[in-house]
Amino acid sequence: MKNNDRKFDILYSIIRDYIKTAEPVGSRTIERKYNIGISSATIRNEMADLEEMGYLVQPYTSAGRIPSDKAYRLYVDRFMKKVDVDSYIKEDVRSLYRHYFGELEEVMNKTAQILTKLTNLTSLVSTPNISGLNIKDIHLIHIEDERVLLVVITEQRIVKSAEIRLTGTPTDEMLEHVANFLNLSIKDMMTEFRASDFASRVDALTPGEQKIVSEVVNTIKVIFNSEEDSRVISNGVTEIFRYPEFRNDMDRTKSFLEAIHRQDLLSYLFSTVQDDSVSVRIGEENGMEELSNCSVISATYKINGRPVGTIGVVGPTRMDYDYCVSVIETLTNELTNHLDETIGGGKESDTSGR
Amino acid sequence: MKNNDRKFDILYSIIRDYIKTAEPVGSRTIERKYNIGISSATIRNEMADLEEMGYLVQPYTSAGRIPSDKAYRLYVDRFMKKVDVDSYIKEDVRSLYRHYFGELEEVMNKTAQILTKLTNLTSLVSTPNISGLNIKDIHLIHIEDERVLLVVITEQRIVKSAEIRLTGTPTDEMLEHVANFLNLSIKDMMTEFRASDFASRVDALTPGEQKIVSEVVNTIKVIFNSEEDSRVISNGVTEIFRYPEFRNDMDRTKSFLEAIHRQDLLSYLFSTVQDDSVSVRIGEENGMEELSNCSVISATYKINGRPVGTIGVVGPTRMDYDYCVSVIETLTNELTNHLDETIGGGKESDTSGR
DNA sequence: GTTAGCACTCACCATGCATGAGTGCTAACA
DNA sequence: TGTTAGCACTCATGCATGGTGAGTGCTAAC
Repeated sequence: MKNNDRKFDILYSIIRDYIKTAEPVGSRTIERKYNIGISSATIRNEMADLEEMGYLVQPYTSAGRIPSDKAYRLYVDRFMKKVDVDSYIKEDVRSLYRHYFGELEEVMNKTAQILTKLTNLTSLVSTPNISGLNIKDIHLIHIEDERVLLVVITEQRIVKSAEIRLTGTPTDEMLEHVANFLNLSIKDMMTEFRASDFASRVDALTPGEQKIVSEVVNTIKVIFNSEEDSRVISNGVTEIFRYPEFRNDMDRTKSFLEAIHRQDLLSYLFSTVQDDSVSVRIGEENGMEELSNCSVISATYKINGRPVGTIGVVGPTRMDYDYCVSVIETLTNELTNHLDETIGGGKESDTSGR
Repeated sequence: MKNNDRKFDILYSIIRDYIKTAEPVGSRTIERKYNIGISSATIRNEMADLEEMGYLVQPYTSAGRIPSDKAYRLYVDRFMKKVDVDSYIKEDVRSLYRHYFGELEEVMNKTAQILTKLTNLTSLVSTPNISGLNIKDIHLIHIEDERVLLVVITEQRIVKSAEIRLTGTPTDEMLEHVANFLNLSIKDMMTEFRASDFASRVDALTPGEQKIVSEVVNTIKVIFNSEEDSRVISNGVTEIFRYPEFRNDMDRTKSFLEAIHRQDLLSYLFSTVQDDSVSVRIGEENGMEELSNCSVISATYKINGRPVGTIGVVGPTRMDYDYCVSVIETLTNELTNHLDETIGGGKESDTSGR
């Protein structure tokens, strides 16, 4: 019915205005700034309705209205428009990426920086999670005495290294044997090692070598199973000072900053994303009391079509959803493409993205 | 003269009190809490003198006094006492370190965490700077196509790896040749490569291999010369909210946090340490406008007697210098010892520390 | 259903005032 | 000459007060 359309037109205007100004929006403001063609009195009536429906909140009796989380939800679900961000991004991003191939850490850092620069929000980027990936190659490098560097290359051509401390000093020959054995045994095998698969072939090795095998396998298990492996990098945490609702509220700022500096919370935040494409979680939807004033927009990036990590932004619920969603979407694609071009190349599945 | 002693007794009491309470200290407070045996009126006279001498500051006419940076300087130089922190630290730290050998990143993270936990201040830890170290070993691992992983082990047994992108796909044989050549040429040679040294021996290689050599050498140069290599890890940045002088001053908090999140500033901060042992820089002494409200206590840690990095804490100028200096001193020694035990072992120089 | 008008609410701001911590100065004392 | 008591003075802080203005809800008229 026509009536409801108008209600939501007004709601839309209020949300847009509040996103821009961070000030409670009054009926006269709507009448003046957005020509809906009805008087402020009528708008007032509609606003009263919208408040009763749970879309608006009045901070105090005679103030204007503020959109509720429910309003933002509606906005995101029904009113959000795609913004063409390519023009902003293409040049900048691609030329930036061009200089950072291979070094994943660096690529992720740059991505976070770009995200912050584009959105003026705190950005979060999780490093690729390699748990569950297949191993392609294993190398063992003797550092000195009982110290050995383990280098693992996955099917996706992600390189991981870790130091192993053996109980005794191995000879180069032993290490070579062990590496050869592992490469033969592990090829095309899931990182879920099962003892039985080894037992049949491990006999060919000396007891000392077998011991090394088990230490290496243990380390690989740790690397490939630990959640801890996938760190979340943050950037632009002080962007929060841009926003008056934080700048004028030390407590809020404090709890935001405390949350954003805790790896465990950030990991949790990203682990609870369900959406396959871009996820928007508004206020309490993100499931973290510490960030109940904030919205989180995130999406997963892929390597060879396999989701391996997440990028996102965190900011006040009053954020420009249209723009931010588009930025995240575009940047996720750019990142996925970049990774496929530089480290991808396995034939595991076809490349998604543009 | 006796007169001056009393003055500085009073100054000492004021500093101790202000460090503890963060409130301007009045003459009556001194009279009551610290029994110097003179009346508040006399103390007032002395305080007026101390103010004229530049040791005290009055925030407004009828308030108590606050120590100036000059006062803290005097305090650190003349009154500071060593605190026995071993009892706090020994068990905790050593058992913590015991689980993190080899993985330098991890060790540095833990160190920062311990520092924050012990001092309730923001801690900074720079990762070991390897520029200028000697190379012991070079390994090349073929990842795929034109991607090669370079692993460099220094005399100090620090392991660094970086990915190299060649212009064509090398054979395993080529990589082996190149690695052998480099290991022979580089052994015991400073990381300052000189073209002439190569020229004589490089002829034995094929043109393709020579190309790889130059790409590897370039990468090594980058690794070993870039300042960027030595990152500064921070921990406990939100500890700053503990301190009322920041908690009640958004601007101050903002600029602290903005500074502490800038790698370039942190690197600069650590690059300007001169002191060989524990360095204490009070307020503007640290040379950074952004941190002119803060003091920085830092010290360098070593591997095989060679200074390779810095650890430190940053906090309000009103900090417990006695305690913090002792913590930094002890922890630097513990870290140096730990590194010598786990990765050290080169005979370059004798081990310092306990 | 829409609008004008009006009384009402309440954050915000400026002002004024009392309070109290702390000072500087002076005069008396040892 | 150094120390102390006394006192007037200063000024941040807290609290009450009143005016202002943005904005509302309600009612009555269109």
